[in-house]
Amino acid sequence: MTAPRSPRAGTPSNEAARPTPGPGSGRAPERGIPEATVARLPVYLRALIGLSERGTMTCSSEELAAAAGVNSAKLRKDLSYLGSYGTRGVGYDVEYLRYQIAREIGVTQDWPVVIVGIGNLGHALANYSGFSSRGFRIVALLDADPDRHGEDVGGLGIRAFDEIEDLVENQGVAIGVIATPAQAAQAVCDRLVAAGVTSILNFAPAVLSVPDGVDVRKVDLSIELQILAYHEQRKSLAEQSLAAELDGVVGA
Amino acid sequence: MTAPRSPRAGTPSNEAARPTPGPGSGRAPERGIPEATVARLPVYLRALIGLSERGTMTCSSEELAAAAGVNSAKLRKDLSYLGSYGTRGVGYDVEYLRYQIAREIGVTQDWPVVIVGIGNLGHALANYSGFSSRGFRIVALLDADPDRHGEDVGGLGIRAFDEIEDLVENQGVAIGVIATPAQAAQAVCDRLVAAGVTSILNFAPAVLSVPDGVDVRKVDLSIELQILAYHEQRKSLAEQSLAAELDGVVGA
DNA sequence: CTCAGTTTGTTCTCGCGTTCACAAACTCCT
DNA sequence: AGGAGTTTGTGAACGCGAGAACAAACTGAG
Repeated sequence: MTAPRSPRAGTPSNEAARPTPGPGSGRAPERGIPEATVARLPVYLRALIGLSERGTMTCSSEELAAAAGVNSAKLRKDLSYLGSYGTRGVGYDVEYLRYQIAREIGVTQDWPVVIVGIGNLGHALANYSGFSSRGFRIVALLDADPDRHGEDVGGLGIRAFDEIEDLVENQGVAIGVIATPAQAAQAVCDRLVAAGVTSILNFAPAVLSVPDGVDVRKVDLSIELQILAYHEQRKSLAEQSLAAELDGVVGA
Repeated sequence: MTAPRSPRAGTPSNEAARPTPGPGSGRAPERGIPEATVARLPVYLRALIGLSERGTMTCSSEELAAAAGVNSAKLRKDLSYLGSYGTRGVGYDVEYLRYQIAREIGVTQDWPVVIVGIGNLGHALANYSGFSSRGFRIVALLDADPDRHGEDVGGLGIRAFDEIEDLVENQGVAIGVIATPAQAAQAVCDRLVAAGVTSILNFAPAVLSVPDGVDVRKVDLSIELQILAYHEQRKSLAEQSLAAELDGVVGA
């Protein structure tokens, strides 16, 4: 009772306004969705879009789970956080569930996005069709290098980083993508936050520190490879030690 | 009972051979490192490299934790899985710890890597310096499109996907990166696995199914954005409902 | 040598996430 | 209408990871 734990030290008195259902208002059950579930909802959404394009009208939790690559029990529990959108004995209506998940995630509306740092990766991101097709619209490409201003990348011109304040103000940009070198990342981040950006996707190999209320997600290509390398090394070590063990048995 | 579906159906009797220390051989304590820790080791490694380049000889868990963006207790616990590489009352020797972590991850040796699918993203990956500088060497760029074979990207020529078997055989490639369109991903994956690749980094927005013993890690740009969008939506909803609540109080 | 100060390594507790198992609810056939 | 067969939604158990707190061990001064 009385929730002693405070993961996000916000306004002390209003802190319960977000996570707890509130005593009086019994509106929607969509209050607190676990982070692990939130991370999987986009996967389910993509699987549903795939089923939809293939003309499937209805699917069971088993089918959808297989398409999303997860356990069916986990899928059902995840969906139960959104509400009861299935029919027992039947399954889920693909279009209906697709809409509900899209609405829950927030991709029924269009999110304007800026990309900062148009190097190799920035180029690729600017041309990536997966963004625009899923509720995100790249409204500007920004770079610190004046020589590149005006250059056309995927139909958009590269503009000066100084325009960020204007973009937040007039285009309603709330999400920024950082694809700069690591040294520049924190400065760019600070400037984005100061301009009013409250969600950041960081591709630079640097740890960003941001004030409360700003979300940062990090995508690090080399870290992913290193994790694979660890497991790969363990595989070969396991083989070796297995062989050594056999040798030992033979030799003894 | 009798396990209808097996997420990792290994050899039932030998399944304990990997995680448990083994009765006879009491060599190193480096047997089972938790996944969450493995995912953070590269972050620590990068932080240590940063400290090293800045000329720092020794650091405390507090300093290193700050540089890596984690809790110092968590850092110490993570490092304790590798062994006791610090000195109480003093801290950690930067170079020594750096080497130990690199060795544990497996990046003291060079891992040959192939990239399949040289589109926008493949281009960016081929030119990404973060790979080569951290124990990974891109040995080949493969693409299904014959028109692009021979084209130079970042010092390497694009080659036919058919060469994959040869690369695994003669160059010892064990890690593959998939940067193809989603439709092609599973077929490419199957071919990689058949050729002997046992670790895959997948950038295609598709769920890959692989046999046991093959590791897959997925990097999905649009999913990361969708997770941000969810939180962004909740922020604006929280503001709205807060405003509405205030209005209600004023109106009542 | 002893004692105060510092920092690591580890133990313990708590909460989250995953999974199992089953009741509730729906369809279809007789 | 009733019962068998399906499939969802959820309660409960379990294991993993995070964080706090503390004992062990090292340094340096007197």
